Amino acid sequence: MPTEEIKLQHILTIVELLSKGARNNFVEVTTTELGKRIGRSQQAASKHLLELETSGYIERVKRGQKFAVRVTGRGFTEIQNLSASLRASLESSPTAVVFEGNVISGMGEGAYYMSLEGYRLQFREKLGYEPYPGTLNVRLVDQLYMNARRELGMHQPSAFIDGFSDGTRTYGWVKCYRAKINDGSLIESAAVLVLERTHYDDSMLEVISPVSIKLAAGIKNGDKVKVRVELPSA
Amino acid sequence: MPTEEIKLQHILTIVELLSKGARNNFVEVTTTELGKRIGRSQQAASKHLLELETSGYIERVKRGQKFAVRVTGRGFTEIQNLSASLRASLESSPTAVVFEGNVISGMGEGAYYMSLEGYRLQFREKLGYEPYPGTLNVRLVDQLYMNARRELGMHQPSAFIDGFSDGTRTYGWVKCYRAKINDGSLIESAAVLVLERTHYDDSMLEVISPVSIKLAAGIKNGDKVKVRVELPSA
DNA sequence: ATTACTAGCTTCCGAGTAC
DNA sequence: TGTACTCGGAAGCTAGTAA
Repeated sequence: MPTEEIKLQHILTIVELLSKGARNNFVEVTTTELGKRIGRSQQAASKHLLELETSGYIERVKRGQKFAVRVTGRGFTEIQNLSASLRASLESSPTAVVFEGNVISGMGEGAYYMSLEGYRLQFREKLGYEPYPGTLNVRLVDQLYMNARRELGMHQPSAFIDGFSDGTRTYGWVKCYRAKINDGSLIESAAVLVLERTHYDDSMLEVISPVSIKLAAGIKNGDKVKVRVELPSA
Repeated sequence: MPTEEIKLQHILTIVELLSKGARNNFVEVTTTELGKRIGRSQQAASKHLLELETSGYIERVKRGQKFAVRVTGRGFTEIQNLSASLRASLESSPTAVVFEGNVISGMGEGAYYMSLEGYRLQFREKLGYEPYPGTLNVRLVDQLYMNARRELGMHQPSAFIDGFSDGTRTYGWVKCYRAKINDGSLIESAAVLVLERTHYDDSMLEVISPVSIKLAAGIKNGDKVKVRVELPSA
């Protein structure tokens, strides 16, 4: 009984066989069709089957001109193991992303928009509070954080604030992500904002909270802060 | 944004990165260590990272001499898809294995053993009945079924009959698998036996039932029968 | 219609090494 | 220490084709 590891290239082939029900019963398969399904040539499929057979991952029995194929227990276990390790790695994903940056004096712009009634009412309803008028602006200190910042909006937000129109102009949506400032002990219910139409680039993080973060956490402009954004789902 | 498919060889690399937590945050990784973990050389790991980066599956930021690496949403999705298709193929496994063969006249041997008290009492307790004295012997008609027969004992049996000793000699265990004869309408509670010490080869199937299968199903020697063995778990 | 051999091309990998 | 280049060999694939 050969003991060699299964080859990566063979995975798709076994998966295809299993999908055809070739686990406990023999199933007739042609190499042409198999090749098509795995995106390879007929010859490649033929080679796969040969190698899988000599390695003990499948069994074949000649049926006329074709073959009937069955995945052995060994082959099945191999795919199970691989599947398990994929799942494990997917589920080991951390549920938070951490940023570091320096507090800078906000231009007051973000604060102005967030205080509009169209936003304020939604904040109250969806976050449970009206933000302190004055967002905390954090300038990220490393390219690394800016890259992470860029993909932040891809994640499921903890609250989604709809855009609206006041008759004169329209205002974009806002995604809110629950966040902790520094060790999280001084500020409750902070949230990082991702705006549909932002006036900043990826190097900036805007944080809101029911109270003034600077006062409550004793932070002043130029101080370095950690912002830990919690991601609800993967 | 490149649209090429992910390469099979890169899967292990991404999985390793994910296991290191490189989903939402950047993680420092050296190519030497990465190579070791995926069973490849440092150079191979380096190439993987380069290719994964240009394909948009990961992001890297130089941190001194090393790199900090993060798996992008694109890379994550790719592994998710693969994982999903693996799972799907594993779960699509049929729950029964079907045999075809001809009924032959039993030599009475199997029937004799099964009627021993050491077996009979266990059958009553674990199957709920005492088998009709006389097992149905089915000679499999195709290599295909014999191969499947060989691995039958690997599966979880619906009942396990312990071996025993009568002071003179010892008797081996018996694994029972719930089975249906032909369309299953005439025979209830049939079971296929896998014996620790069988006197047949893989071309024979021994079936028991509370009543005489031949009489109840109107089968005579030489008739072709289908035996469908139900597998409780995968 | 099948499977699978051969030849040739491409890709992948490891060793050596530059930086 | 690091990364990643070049180069030679191994492995994988395709096309053509035999059986």
